[in-house]
Amino acid sequence: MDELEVRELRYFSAVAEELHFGRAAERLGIAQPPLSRAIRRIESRLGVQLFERDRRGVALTEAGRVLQREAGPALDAMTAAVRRARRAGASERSLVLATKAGASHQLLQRLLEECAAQSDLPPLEVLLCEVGEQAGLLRTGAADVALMHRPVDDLDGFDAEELLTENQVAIVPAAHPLARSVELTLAEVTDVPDLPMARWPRLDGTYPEGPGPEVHTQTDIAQRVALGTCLLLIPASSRAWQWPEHVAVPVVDAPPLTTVLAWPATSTSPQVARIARTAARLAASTEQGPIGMSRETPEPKTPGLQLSPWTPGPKRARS
Amino acid sequence: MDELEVRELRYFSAVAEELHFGRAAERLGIAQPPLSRAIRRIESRLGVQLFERDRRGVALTEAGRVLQREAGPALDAMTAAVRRARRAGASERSLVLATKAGASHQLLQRLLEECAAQSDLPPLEVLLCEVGEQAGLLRTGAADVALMHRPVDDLDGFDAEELLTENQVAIVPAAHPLARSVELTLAEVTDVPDLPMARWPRLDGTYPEGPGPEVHTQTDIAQRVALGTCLLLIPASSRAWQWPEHVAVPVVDAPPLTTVLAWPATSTSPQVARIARTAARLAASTEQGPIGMSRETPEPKTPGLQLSPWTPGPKRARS
DNA sequence: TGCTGTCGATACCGCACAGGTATCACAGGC
DNA sequence: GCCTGTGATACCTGTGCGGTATCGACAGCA
Repeated sequence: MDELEVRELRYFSAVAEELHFGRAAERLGIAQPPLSRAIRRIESRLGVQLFERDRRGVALTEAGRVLQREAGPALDAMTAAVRRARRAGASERSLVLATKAGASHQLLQRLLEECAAQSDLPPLEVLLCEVGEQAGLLRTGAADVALMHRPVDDLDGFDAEELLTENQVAIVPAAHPLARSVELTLAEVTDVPDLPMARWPRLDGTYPEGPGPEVHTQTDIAQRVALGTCLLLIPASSRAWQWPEHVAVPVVDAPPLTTVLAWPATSTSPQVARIARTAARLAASTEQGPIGMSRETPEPKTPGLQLSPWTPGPKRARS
Repeated sequence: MDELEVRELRYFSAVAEELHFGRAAERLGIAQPPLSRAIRRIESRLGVQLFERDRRGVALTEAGRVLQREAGPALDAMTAAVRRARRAGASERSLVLATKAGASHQLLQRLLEECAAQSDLPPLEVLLCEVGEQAGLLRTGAADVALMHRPVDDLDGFDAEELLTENQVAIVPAAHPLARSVELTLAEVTDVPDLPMARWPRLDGTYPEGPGPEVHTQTDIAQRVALGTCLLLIPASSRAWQWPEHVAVPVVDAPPLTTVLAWPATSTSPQVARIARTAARLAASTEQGPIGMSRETPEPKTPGLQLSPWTPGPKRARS
């Protein structure tokens, strides 16, 4: 009389996002009539109206908005439960680590080597993902631990071990005048009229206001920088932006970023605890070691490498 | 191919707790055969063994233990989603406050009066519960806010506003020699041979070791103290233990307890925020006002009220 | 060793409900 | 007016849930 099944909540969630029964049904892989019926049944079972079906479209009611907000975490928890149980039952007891492709390359490599070498550490599977995806992967149980960055990443509900702190560099098109600088300040890289900063989606999927292009994949932004349409700030150790058309210039006063190893606060796995300790140890030794992270900062390419004078690229290169 | 429905997870959870298909089925209100089938179907769908059906009983596998640990939060999130959506759709937009019966009586009363008086505050529904139940009520959406106590209550995943800090009193049988003291120390109330401290269930439902009786309701413990079988420590403002057979004695060096108003960290309701501000304001004014919480501390009843000399009660008065 | 009780698995049946197709009802636009 | 787009309704079919009856395996016991 009063419970919602996972399937039903998924249906609701799809309609709430699309605000269109036909498209939602298509996304769900079912026909539209069963979806309409399902939603009506949900509404009658809960005893509340979830959607306002006006002739000119579908809108969420207040109750619908509340349910939409609650649906995400609830569905995440359900999928996480089965994913984790599955993985616990698998014979191979490896640990899945999610990380932004290209980030913290050196540390990741040492961590992988360490896990392969030490028999008491679980084998590590690396799940490379795009910016901001780690949190969702942890929440749905697709990953056990993740390399994330304070303060930019969403660390809500996670425990984290701080690994290392590093400064940021600006990645600018090699042909742009800014690329000639040995170092830059924040003031110098913001509000450059012909080189706006790229805008990443926020945690809720919306984009901040600004002149720069909306991007959500790393190759996307790398391409744009190479085309000369924008610049961006990244941690110095990141390896994703090393195209010949890119130049990395330290930004001396940009807020430093701390790389952390994060895991769900509910996790009780000793494996996770062991990896966290190991990662912290490696980070500490790496930082002062001969191949220190600080030395990994890409040297700004010499201005002499520039092949052609700066010309602004197309304002918008959307596919 | 790979999702679990809420009903199925409930079935699993019941079997995991009972470790007995027959009893679990009874608890679920279904017959045993469908339950057996459901569990087998779950196992085959997930591709993992969840239970070890030995001839001498049912045991959880490693995967089963993981799923059991994940099941609680996931199911809580699902029920919370529908509860909150339902309440959001109800015409009467009241707020449900959960609190231990008897605790923070004065503050609660002023909060209720304030909500009734101020038209911009929502009407407050009070949900009285037993010790440690508030967290579950918040997690499943049965309550919007709760009065809880730092550091004894489980505040994990909640945001909280500190309201007031108070000292603890020992509630002892009026006939016991300890009742004659004007004040006591922790050392004096622990390890009293004939008056062990009552043991409350921990967050996971198990009981700490010790000589005292296991209790989980307030009337339970009140009765035991009146019978002279144990004592306990409570915050001074609590009103649940005022029987004629009880004497409250301040324990000068017991760690002070802070009453907080807690709510799910995910809550975005402006109502909740408003209540939190109001409660904090009331608590601050009450603390220094004429009817201050500090003055609410029950005066220790005078030793002269004792009617009969101390005789130890029965060691264990279990029903 | 056979009897019995316990407990989970299996067999079989009826019904509820999910999902599909076809169609309707209604608003807007040309 | 007709056409298009959108959600609701009608009707059909198959899956699968839950129920009863029964089996099979093992423990305890005389």
